[in-house]
Parts: sequence; structure tokens; C-alpha cells
Amino acid sequence: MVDDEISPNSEDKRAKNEMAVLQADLERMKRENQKLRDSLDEVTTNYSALQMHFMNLMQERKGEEGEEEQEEVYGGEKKQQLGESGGDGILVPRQFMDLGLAANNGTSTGIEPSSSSGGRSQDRSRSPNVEVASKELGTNDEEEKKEYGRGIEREDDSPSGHAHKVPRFSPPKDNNSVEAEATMRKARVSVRARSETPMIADGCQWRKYGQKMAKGNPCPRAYYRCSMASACPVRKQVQRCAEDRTVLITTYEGNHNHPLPPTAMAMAQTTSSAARMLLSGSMSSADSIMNANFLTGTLLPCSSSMATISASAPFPTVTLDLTHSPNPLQFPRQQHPNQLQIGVPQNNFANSPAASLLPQIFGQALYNNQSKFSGLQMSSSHYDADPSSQFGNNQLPPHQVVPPHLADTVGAAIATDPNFTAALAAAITSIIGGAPLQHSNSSNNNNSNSNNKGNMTANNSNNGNGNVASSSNNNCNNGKQ
DNA sequence: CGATTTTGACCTGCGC
DNA sequence: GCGCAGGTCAAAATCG
Repeated sequence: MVDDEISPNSEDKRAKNEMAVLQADLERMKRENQKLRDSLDEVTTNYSALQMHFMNLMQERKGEEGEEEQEEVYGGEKKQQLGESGGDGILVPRQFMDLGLAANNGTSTGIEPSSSSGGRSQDRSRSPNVEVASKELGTNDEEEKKEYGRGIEREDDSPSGHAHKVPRFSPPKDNNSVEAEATMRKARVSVRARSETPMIADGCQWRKYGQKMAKGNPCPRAYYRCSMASACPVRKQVQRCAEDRTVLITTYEGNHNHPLPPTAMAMAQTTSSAARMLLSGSMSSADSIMNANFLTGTLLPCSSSMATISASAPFPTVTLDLTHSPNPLQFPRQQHPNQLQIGVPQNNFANSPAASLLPQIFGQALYNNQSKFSGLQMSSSHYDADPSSQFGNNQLPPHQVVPPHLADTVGAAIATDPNFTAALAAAITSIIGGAPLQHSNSSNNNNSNSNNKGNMTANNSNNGNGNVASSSNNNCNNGKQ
């Protein structure tokens, strides 16, 4: 009887104990959860603060340099552009956008005939170099004709349709600008990334205009044209790697001549920066080596094969290879003490402002002074002990980092997001291309109107009915085409 | 019905 | 000069 009475009591006690333990666990978990939240909030907050601070610094610096440049080169014209771009709250991001979309000011003129004459005449009043820069980055009618030969010419000016008889790279009409254009025409940024989707979601709208079988690759290569604006010269090629079908090789070319949605800014940065890379002195081999070393040695120190620059013929190409590691951004935690690491506090990086800001930050920073970023490194999984010296002369405050317990998650989320590849490519190419271009018209704006038509065309056409037979070689070659 | 994709044909550049 | 390969065009087909 006693046992019968005691037994329930002891069970009750035990149950209570267990309950207490569970509650304690729960409490502990709640506290930890709260800690994590706090950490995340803190990271986010500090990231935003740092971001703003950095942008402000860049803006100030750019403002100074921009004024000097424009007085030197443009005779004050640039000041006006800066003023226009900086008239509202968008000023700060705008300035960063300018790095990649610098020339789009001219492009808008290309779209809007009413204003084109003014913009073009301005461009042509500049020094040859400036004109090259303008043409390269911009897309007025003439330059489009030169760059894209028959196609654009027919679209714009040649109803007869015989423009295709004009050589795509026709002999220079005058001086070196055409040469630069030709170079620009071939500037490419290639991104290799594992993706199940037919295309990287770069935020732009694309229209497929061709498909071919590339030599040595059973997968067809698809040709896309930006369809966000009728005369946008940006094109891209999408092809799966022959050796690894899960690898998607996307090659961008050209610069948008229309406003872009935030999610597309990254790609715009990429393509325009690639153009700049070429423009910036035709990119001597020494430069390319230097830049490549800089890129692979600092930005991506733990994966020298992740990013390569090829300035060799036929197309100078910046290739970003994100396929070598399941988590290419998951850099080792032990890194060079002076390396800049940027923590990314948001899982959904591709859709976050950071996705579009990152390339701009990188690019702008290098625009100002490449040497300051000699230790640059981007990391999604970063936490380091002493970030204080990272920005060199910029004296930026130590930035908050992703705590260790969040780092893996964040890094993995980013690395597995195909959208991120575009942003990362943009960052890299901004570094490569943005640095040497200090005196180009980086303050140009992107003012043209856009007519968004249709949807993102993610065509997965792989029927392989191109008219070129496969044979050997090629593909999976880091985008050198 | 307009926009987009498909696909054969064509053009250009390049190597031999 | 020829052939190959890459790139583009444009009519037809397809889609929404």
C-alpha cells in the first residue's frame, strides 16, 4: 500500500524533475535563441552602419576626385552630372552605381533621340581618351552600330536590312576610339557556377536570339540579348560545362543602357566593369597579371583558381569560377591579418541590398585606391579578431562580423544561391576593372527610360539543333571563347 | 496578337 | 583560298 502510494509520488517527482530539466533546457534554448537574434540584429545593424559609413567616405572621396577630374578633363561637365545624381536620397547608392554603369549616361542619350545630340556632342568634345571611355561604356547609336555591326545597325538605321554586309568589326573610321570599341565589344565576364536552373537569375530580362552547338560540348550554347530596353547592347551566353553538366557558364558582354532593377545591378556592374578593364589602358599583359594576382591572391586567397583573368585573344575575359568548392565563400577562418573581410549578415544575400552593394563597395573602393585593398578579402563566413586595420588609410571603424555560429549557415546560404554568383562576379570585376579607370567618366548616370517587357526568359532549350557540329576542345575552359 | 523561342542560313574571323 | 567555328539574323513556330 505504501509502495503504491510512494510509487506515484516518486514518479511524479521524477516527472517534475524531468519537466524542470526540460524547462531549464527550454529556457536555455530561448536565451541562446535570443542571443542569436541579438547577434544577428547587431550584425545587421552594424553592417548597415558600416555600409553607410563606407558609402559616405566613398562619396566624399569621389566627390573630390570627381571634381578634379572633371575640371581636368571635362571642364566642369562632370560636376553637373554629379550634382544631378546626387540630388536626392539615392545619391549614395547612385554614386556606387556609377562605377559600373558609368557610361550609361551616354547610353540614355542613345535611347532618347531628343537628348542624344547633346550627350554625344559632349562626348565628342572631350579628349580622345574620354571619348573612348564614353563610347565604350555608353551606347549611343553610332557606337552600337560599330560595336555590334550589322545587327544593331539594321535595327536602328537600316530598314533595308543590308547592314549585315557591314563587317562586324569594320575598319576604324577615326583614331583609336574604334579600336577601343572593338576591344570593348569583346570584353566579357564569365561566371561558372553550379546551378540546376537554366540561367542565373541576374535580375535582367533576356531574349534568346540564337543557339549553337559549341565545339566540344554536347550542350548547346544559348545567346541572349537584354530585352529590358530595345537597344540595350548587353548580351550573354549561357552554356553548361561539357565535363560537368551541373556547371553553368554564363558570359556577359556589354553595358546596359537603361535603368536596372536592384537585383540586376550586380550584373550591370559586372559587364561594365569588364569593359572598363579593357578600356583602362587596353590592359597590358602586365596589368592583367597584376590584376589577376591581386584578385586571386587577395580577394580569393584560398582558391587561386576561382577567379582568373584572361587578357589574351580573342576576348579578354574575367572568369569567376564558383564551382571548385561546395562553399566557395567559406574561406578559412585563419587568414591574413590585414585582409578585409566583409561579413554578410543575411542569408538571402542575393535579394538583399548587400548583394547589389557589394560589388559597388568593392569597385568604388578600388576606384579610389586599389592599394588600400591590397589585403582585400570577401568572406561570408567571416569572423576575425582584429578587423581594425583592414581598410588601411580609410580608417574605417572595425566592422561587426558574423558570429561563428552563424557563419556556416550564412556562408552556405550564399554559396548555394546561384543569384549570388552574379553579385560576386560584379564585385570581382569591379575590383579588376574599376581600379585603373580613375579618370574615365565615372560619374555618368543611367537616365534612360526602360520599357520592361515580358518575363525573364529562362529558356532551357537544349535540343542541340545548332548547325555546328561538335568536335573537340573548348568549353569548361573557364569561359575563354 | 504581340512577345518570345526555335532553327536553318548566313556572315565573319581565323588558322592552315 | 578553303574550311571551321563562333556569332547573328530572321522567318516560322510557339506561347501567354
